[in-house]
Amino acid sequence: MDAERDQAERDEVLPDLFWSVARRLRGASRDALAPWDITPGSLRALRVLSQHGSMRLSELSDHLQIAPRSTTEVVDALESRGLVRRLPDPGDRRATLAELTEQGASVLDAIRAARGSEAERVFGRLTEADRANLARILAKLRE
Amino acid sequence: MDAERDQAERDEVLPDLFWSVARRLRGASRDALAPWDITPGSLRALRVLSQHGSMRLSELSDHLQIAPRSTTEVVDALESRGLVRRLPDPGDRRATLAELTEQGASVLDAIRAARGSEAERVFGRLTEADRANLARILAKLRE
DNA sequence: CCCTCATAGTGAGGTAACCTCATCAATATC
DNA sequence: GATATTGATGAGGTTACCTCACTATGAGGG
Repeated sequence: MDAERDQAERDEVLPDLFWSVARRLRGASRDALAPWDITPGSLRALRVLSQHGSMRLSELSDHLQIAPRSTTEVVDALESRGLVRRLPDPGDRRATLAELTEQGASVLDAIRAARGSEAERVFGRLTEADRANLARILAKLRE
Repeated sequence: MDAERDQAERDEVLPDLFWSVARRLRGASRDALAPWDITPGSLRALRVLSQHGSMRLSELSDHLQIAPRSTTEVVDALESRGLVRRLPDPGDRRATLAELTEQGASVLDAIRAARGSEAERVFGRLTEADRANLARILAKLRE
């Protein structure tokens, strides 16, 4: 049955393609991030804080989908670079808020610019129509 | 300028979408792999060996794009599970060949079956046309 | 009120999957 | 045949996570 074989191959080809592109994208992203010495994980934290404003570490954990203990480390790293600061939560003395500093915001902007052009370099070889198509299909896959 | 903002947003949206789908795919893959206690890295090694036949560890490093020293560890893990065996290279006594065992081949087949259906679960919600489109676009991105 | 239980953050210590550097045997080069 | 190179691996490091235990605080029931 060649149909069965084709089916099996198609099932493997799409993920393979996908991971191939993912690897390339990760490489490009790493290059773009290198000048700031920021890890992808930290960048995600910066972005969440920028998008949703200050929040408790536990809330940040939820957004980043990592264990609370790991969020402590991410925030430690960002705080030591002056990109984020910790504040006591006024409504709950157990809790700590993480807040983007002005420097954090401006570094994030700079990264966004560099990263935008990096993404453009990768996705830029697509036609406008293909980009729209890709976005639509990926959105469907994300559910 | 809204056009500029749109551009900046589009540049961020595509990678975001992409990573979102990547995370979901990785999760599905991890689930599919769990019964065999095989890591994604080891699976890649099995697949390379299955596809290209026995080869030197150094050659396997090239395929996996990891350092030679790390390949030693991957092969150690697979060998201890009986999925791969080491053989002396007949043409060069420094070198060691890694070869898929019969058990390795059959485990790989079983994983392929489970994983195919996992991929199907993720990509299966797309129409045939979208799948073809996605494959085409990803291939372009991979260059 | 106080007592119990839950929750927020973090110290201590662990793991997986990579890495580099040094080493040793075998081979290639001159 | 001396020297450089190559293939694999031991030793030990790094990164980004994890779990578990602990402390301080808060919330709800009797």
